[in-house]
Amino acid sequence: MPELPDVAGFKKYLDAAALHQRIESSQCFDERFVKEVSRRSLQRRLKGAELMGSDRWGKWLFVRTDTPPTLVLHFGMTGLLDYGSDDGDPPEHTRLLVHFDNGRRLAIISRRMIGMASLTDDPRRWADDHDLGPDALDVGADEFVERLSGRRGSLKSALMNQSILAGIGNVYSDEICFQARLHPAIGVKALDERAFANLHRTMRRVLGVAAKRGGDATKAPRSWLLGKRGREANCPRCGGSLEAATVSGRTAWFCPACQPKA
DNA sequence: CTAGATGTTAAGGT
DNA sequence: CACCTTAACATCTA
Repeated sequence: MPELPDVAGFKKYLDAAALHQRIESSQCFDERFVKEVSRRSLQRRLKGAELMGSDRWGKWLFVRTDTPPTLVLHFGMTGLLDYGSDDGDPPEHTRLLVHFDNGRRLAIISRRMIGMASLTDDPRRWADDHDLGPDALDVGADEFVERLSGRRGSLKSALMNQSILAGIGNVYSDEICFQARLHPAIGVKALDERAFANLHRTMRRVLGVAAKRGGDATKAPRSWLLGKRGREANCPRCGGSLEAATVSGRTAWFCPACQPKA
């Protein structure tokens, strides 16, 4: 479930752990995981490169090197990073293993095969080619309204649309709707200027707070919906029962009392 | 054993 | 054409 806040956590982890390490070699254990370039060319082009830092864009992580290809990572639904001593077997479901010249290694792990690694010389162009909208934590109020208004679909599906805004998935779209007190299935058309302003403010706050915690749901404030999705839980605001609805093919959790449809 | 979960994308629909 | 929705993908858990 890595969404923007989780990937922010991966960035922090990677920058703290592996910055300025030089790549001795890399191994790809599953050819399906590397996209757009061959495994061999990925390995060849990473060899000898030094990690110069990383940039997050939506749910994507761009790992810059000095040589200069940038490693592009997506964590799908089950991806994570593990940096550690390079002895013994890598963690289970490691798809890409990067060996550094200091005796440590970075494992890019993904249980299910949704997620990928790629290479680019131009991250900005890469994002453009892949139709990525502006990062949801970066986007200003005016651009936010500009990109959302006129859409025909539901609020939740617009928030999750990566070409409108990059970074929001199922869980955080529910959280943003909950805290903005908007029903996830209302049409974007129904929102007026005030509703957009409130929504933008709420989105920035939710993602900002969550990103600071690196997406750790166990550390989310108790007033949040996060982690309460499911049968047993009640609304943290009014105590009423939560409801689930299918909105554009995903399960939305919400409080029918706090998030009226009209 | 089957259903459901997650994010992206291709395919189908308006 | 622009936009929206659905189904498929892989694989593990309930």
